[in-house]
Amino acid sequence: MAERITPRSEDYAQWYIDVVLQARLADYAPVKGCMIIRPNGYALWENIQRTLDGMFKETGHVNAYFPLFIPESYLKKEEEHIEGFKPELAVVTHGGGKKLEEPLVVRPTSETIIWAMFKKWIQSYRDLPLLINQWANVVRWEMRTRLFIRTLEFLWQEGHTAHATYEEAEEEALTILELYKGFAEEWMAMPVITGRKTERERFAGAVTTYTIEAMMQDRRALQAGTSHNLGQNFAKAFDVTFQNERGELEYVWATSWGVSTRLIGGIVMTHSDDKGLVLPPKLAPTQVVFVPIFKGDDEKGRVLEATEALRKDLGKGRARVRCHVDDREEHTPGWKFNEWELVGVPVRVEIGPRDLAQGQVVLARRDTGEKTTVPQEGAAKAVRKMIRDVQSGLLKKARAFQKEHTHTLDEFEKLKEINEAHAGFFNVHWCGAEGCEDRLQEETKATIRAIPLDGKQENGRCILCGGDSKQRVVVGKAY
RNA sequence: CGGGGCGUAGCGCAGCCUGGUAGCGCACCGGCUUUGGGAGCCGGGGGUCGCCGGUUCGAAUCCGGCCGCCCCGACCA
Repeated sequence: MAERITPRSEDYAQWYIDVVLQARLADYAPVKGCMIIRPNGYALWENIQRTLDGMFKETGHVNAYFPLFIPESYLKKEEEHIEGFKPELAVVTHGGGKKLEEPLVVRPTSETIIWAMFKKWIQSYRDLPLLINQWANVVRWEMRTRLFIRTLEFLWQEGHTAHATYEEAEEEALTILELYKGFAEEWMAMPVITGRKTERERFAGAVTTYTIEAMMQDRRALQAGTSHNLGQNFAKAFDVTFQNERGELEYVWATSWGVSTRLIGGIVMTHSDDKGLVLPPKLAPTQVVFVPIFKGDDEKGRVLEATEALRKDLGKGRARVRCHVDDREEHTPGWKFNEWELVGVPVRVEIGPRDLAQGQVVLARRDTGEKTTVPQEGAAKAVRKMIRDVQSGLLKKARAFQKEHTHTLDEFEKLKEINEAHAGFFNVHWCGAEGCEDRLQEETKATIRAIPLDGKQENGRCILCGGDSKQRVVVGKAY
């Protein structure tokens, strides 16, 4: 008998932990704040990785790998950068039994070591743009951690690009932001809002930080990915210049951008329910699970034969479906139903003697729980359709949820009231002053998540001070 | 760093108050019967009771100290 999953209505945070552990996505490591990503979780990460990697390559990026250790002095070259990361650095002071002459920082992000190398590689405008990505682990010594959402070590990809002009860097940062949005919505079925971060929330060392923000089921905001226009900050810190077509020396323009294993937490908190994980089919390691039902060797033979036939159909062609046949005999069908629901397989196919007698199979949708009976003949087509329906159904549901809990407001009291009652996103006017931003957080625990990119221009008054505002910003409680 | 909780079999827990040499459920192994929403019966295997010290004839239990992890808040992708 499986352990009980705490219902979401009872304790959302505990529900999340229960789902992650029981669906075997991850487990706690012996070291505080670290986790083991188990095969179920890693398979999901591999699918995320494979998809994004393809998207990066299609947009002209190439992969490389830079070292885990960075000389401490490198971090210090960009002033804002070191100030931002200092409190969360892991530092190696000893190696091979001896004290190191210079401590090594375990990378919290790789801008500094990458720009130290870019200095060697860039001389001419002909060397630009340089579009590099790396898949890596990074370490940030966080005070409080949470499986997938915030761990001391996490896996991510970090893109680092160098350009000849500000405009080109800006375009790159926005291209990636759109790429992230597309991935979140089309693959993860997780709707996001895109926007610019305020100065206070900006990445340490960036000129502009763009973000995708998603709403979780507890109506809190999850920063799911960021894309930074770094201006010439790192080029200046590392003295990276190039000669333009007119023979003049200029500093290089830069971007960096990343998404992490946090996305897995986002998937869990966007779609899953009290029975366990619900995975978007496009990323699910297993898209269809077969539960053959039989007693005795005669039935077993016939049922498995029919199962295999359908599995073969689904394995064919360009739209190959990732299938698994659970023909274990030590568990009952009922046990298997629960088990596969727990790990989030989008579609289940049941085939038993009753079905064979009637020339049919039973399909069950993970997201709605709905069961339908379809003829054996042409069942593969019905399964493929159900997979698509789950994918689109999840996005539609998540969009409706986000919309339902997004409020356009002009009164601070109203914001406070709703935010306290059940959180959400709030479209409000803000004058742009940091003082108002601070007050917002002090009084509501919510922060400005983004200044929307597609936000329409309208005159209004700051919800805090009444000062002039030309555009609404999105406010919410963040993870 | 502040607040709370927990450390006893792989997992979840009881036992501790009132000291006498460890038990329950699940999981695991074997057998028989089972299989359309977490099967039943019978038989088994498995534990330095977080660590160190003290009290005692005797400590999972009482006393002192230490360590670790989890959750909630401040910091953060």
